[in-house]
Amino acid sequence: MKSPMNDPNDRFNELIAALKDRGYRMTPQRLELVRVITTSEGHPSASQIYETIRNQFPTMSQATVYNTLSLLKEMNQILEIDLHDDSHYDGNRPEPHPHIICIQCNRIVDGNFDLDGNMIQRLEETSGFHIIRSQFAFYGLCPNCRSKEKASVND
Amino acid sequence: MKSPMNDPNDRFNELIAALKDRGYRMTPQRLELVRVITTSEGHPSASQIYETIRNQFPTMSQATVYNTLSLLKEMNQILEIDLHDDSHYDGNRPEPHPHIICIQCNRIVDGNFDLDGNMIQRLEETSGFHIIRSQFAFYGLCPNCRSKEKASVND
DNA sequence: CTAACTGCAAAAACTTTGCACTTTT
DNA sequence: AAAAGTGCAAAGTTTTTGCAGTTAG
Repeated sequence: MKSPMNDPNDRFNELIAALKDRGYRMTPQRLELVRVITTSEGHPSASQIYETIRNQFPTMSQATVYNTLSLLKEMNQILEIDLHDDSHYDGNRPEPHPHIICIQCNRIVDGNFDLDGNMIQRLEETSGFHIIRSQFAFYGLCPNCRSKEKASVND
Repeated sequence: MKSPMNDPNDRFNELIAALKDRGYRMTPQRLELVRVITTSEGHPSASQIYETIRNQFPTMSQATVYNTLSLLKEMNQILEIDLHDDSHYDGNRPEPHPHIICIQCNRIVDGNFDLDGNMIQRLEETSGFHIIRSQFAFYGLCPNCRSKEKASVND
């Protein structure tokens, strides 16, 4: 079992290396986005990333955020968490793992998972699909919102 | 193992019963939406549902589609499949099961899954969340798009 | 009859796009 | 210097909202 929290610096360097490796340019905005997405404990959305970077780079544009995010997504270096209102991104653990999402406050936390290694292969065999990436989401109430719910018993 | 294809009529009646049970009115539009969503083999999106119903009810509005969909979603009778561009809905099997989604043509098929019954409980314990519903998505290439990809080897 | 639901259209929210300017390499 | 990337704003999509009119119970 690997250590539960990987060093953000490792992730950061990995992503930078991967980008360079593919011949992409290292612009300050890109570096900053990679930093944000590899160091944020949570799972920021595109607009959250945008707002965060604007602190350092007031001229940062949404287009650049989406551009770079698409790049990393294609490179399978970040996980996109599709939410109906806005997608969030996980840059820390590219390997499949579940996300637990609060339907009340939208908080997202990582879960742990014993993914049966044969399962994907079985799904590929029965479906004929070639599976590239997976996404596991569990929706519910976070501890915080649970206690609020309990407090007001008007359901 | 249960039969692979449940009777659409059962699903339909279940949903109608559930709606009545909660005191909701049975409008023709609602009936039709329930019919569409329980009988469609695939996993229609809100706009596909809208267009389909417009054949029978030319005055059907998007608002009604989204209204009823929200209702059923809250009642945990349909599964929402969050896609970044538009969500699709699965009205046939409210219980957790994986969806396999083609990243090329957006086709969605159901997968089968041996869900470890204890997994959710374990996730609840470690996260403190109360988990209400889950969503498993596998992204890849469907058989159709795979062969197209093979045909043109310009990658 | 009345509260709930529908339908229309406008608004809101998120994402994508085009093009001129700037910057990495 | 040249190709790649940025930034601005506009356009495109999907979803939500308000309110008057309609209808199921």
